[in-house]
Amino acid sequence: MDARERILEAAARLFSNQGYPATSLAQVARTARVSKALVLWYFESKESLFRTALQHFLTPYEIDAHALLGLTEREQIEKLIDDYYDFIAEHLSSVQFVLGQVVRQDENSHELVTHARELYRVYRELLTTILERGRASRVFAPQVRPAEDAALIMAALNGLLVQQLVESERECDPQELLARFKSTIRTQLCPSLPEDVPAALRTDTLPHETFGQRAGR
Amino acid sequence: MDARERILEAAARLFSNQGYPATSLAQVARTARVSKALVLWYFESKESLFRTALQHFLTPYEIDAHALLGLTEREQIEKLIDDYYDFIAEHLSSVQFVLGQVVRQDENSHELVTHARELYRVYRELLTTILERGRASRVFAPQVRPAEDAALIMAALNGLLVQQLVESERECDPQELLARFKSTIRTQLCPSLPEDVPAALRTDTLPHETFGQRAGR
DNA sequence: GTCTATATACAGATAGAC
DNA sequence: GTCTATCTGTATATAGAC
Repeated sequence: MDARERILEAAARLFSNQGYPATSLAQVARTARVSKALVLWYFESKESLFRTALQHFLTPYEIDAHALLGLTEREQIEKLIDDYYDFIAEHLSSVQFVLGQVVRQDENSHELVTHARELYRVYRELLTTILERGRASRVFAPQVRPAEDAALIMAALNGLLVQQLVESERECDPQELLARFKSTIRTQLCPSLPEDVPAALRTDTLPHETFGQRAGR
Repeated sequence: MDARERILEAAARLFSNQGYPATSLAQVARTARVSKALVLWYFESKESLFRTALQHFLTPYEIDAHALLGLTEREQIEKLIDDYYDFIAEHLSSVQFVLGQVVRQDENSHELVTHARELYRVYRELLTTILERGRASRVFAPQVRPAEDAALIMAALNGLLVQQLVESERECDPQELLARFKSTIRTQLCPSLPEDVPAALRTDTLPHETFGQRAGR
């Protein structure tokens, strides 16, 4: 790995752990095992180094909407939830950084914050659309309110993320919470489905599809 | 307001908006309309100023558990949710700051982060207890899982907070989302209650109490 | 208590040798 | 390309006048 690459990697890690103002070029240089001058030979300023390093984070933030084709609305919702969770688990430290920037509304990372917000919006609108379609085709209950419920699902996912970042002692297994969440959503969206309750209690109209195993991922 | 007070207030605002490293004593002094030296006359160092200023944030972070006495479990849950939301609305900028510190796990605010985490834990355990009692007394459905559902409620609340902080263009009214959330919880906890669905569909056992109006706060 | 003046350290950035 | 040496600004912190 050449010097430029090492600098970029060190910068990404340090900026993400400590934030922009708390990270000095000297520290980046030391971490990358080069001189300060070399850092500024490759990148014209601290800020441009920051921006360039952030591209490392932003690149993987994309949604693969095509993978949803051929799934039922309920499966689509669950897939989106799982994808969101997987993405977070895989990029935890950079997600933590981005969230920090978003919460702080750091001026230095305006691009980053805008990008994150945009992605969030797209994700939510995708959820809304699916909820609308599911309700229209009677897969989901008529009480479903697409816009609000999509926002609530996103909120819960983000909340689970924050919880995961915050809780030092793993009091709850996040995987288990996610399963519980999906189960809750399922009951909420499709109240006609038997949950852990005797099926005899319910007599609603049947959904127009059958469901297989509920085993996790 | 005397100089010390002005310094403290300026410090609280600036630290909370810009973070610790990006805020200089000169800026604090300018904002408080005093000299740099005076700041360090009252506070022995930048870090001690930071810590002292943070007490302003931490003070109001308390839970009034006594106010829950005499309410039904369902009302207790809703009251806790409303209180949480009200608190956030009232202290939005400091909550934003604390959340930023928590997410970043800033070393400078270890006390702060610990306090916030502790408060969060207490809040969640309170919810868990109420859910347990409600389930035991058959006010809540037997499917309720106290620990997990308490965590999910907290997650959703925190997610709504993040959403509120993040969304520049108010696409959804947070008040409306909260109402929808409470309504969702209600259906989830007490599936025997008629929601927007014809009561004829349900035949479960009745809760041991009656419910009055559903009007908001 | 509040100030001006100053010490000291370190930041980001440049010059120029190799 | 990579370095050492250095410039310049600004940060925290101190000294001491009033």
